[in-house]
Amino acid sequence: MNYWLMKSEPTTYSIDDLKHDKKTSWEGVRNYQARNFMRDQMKVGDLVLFYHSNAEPPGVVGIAKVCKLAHPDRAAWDPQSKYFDEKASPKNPIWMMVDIEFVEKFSHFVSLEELKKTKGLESMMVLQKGSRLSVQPVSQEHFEKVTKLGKN
DNA sequence: GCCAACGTTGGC
DNA sequence: GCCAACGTTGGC
Repeated sequence: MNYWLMKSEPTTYSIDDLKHDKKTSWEGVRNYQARNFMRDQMKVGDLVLFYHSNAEPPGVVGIAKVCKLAHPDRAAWDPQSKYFDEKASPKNPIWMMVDIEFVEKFSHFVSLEELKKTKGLESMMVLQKGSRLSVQPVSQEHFEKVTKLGKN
């Protein structure tokens, strides 16, 4: 079983949206590295730290779970979609997404600042300078540490 | 709103 | 295949 961190801007899609929807397709990833993680490594049951980026303040707000393996992101060939990519088509989807379901919203919001201050999390990818990847792997140890903070 | 860091594009 | 120009991300 693998652990992940996925970023979303709360003005676009927040943990409360996921809680309301119960589950969602993670559409709109347009970065090859992030796509490859979803396509090649995510398994049903993998747990995800749900991260609010471009937020005030940014941080981890809860947990989601992968509930469907990667499948084509149809928004890529929908000209009406803001995620439209003219190179994508049903025959050549290019972009993939997994589905995730709501697990929990933390009782304690774990801000980026708190992550930075917590001993043992220094090597988390999200804390590295210039790290912009919106889908990233997290070690089990880091996942458990962050989850513990969130349940405080 | 600024801007550093990073990814992508396209001319050569 | 290099790399400058451009676009995007995301913290501040």
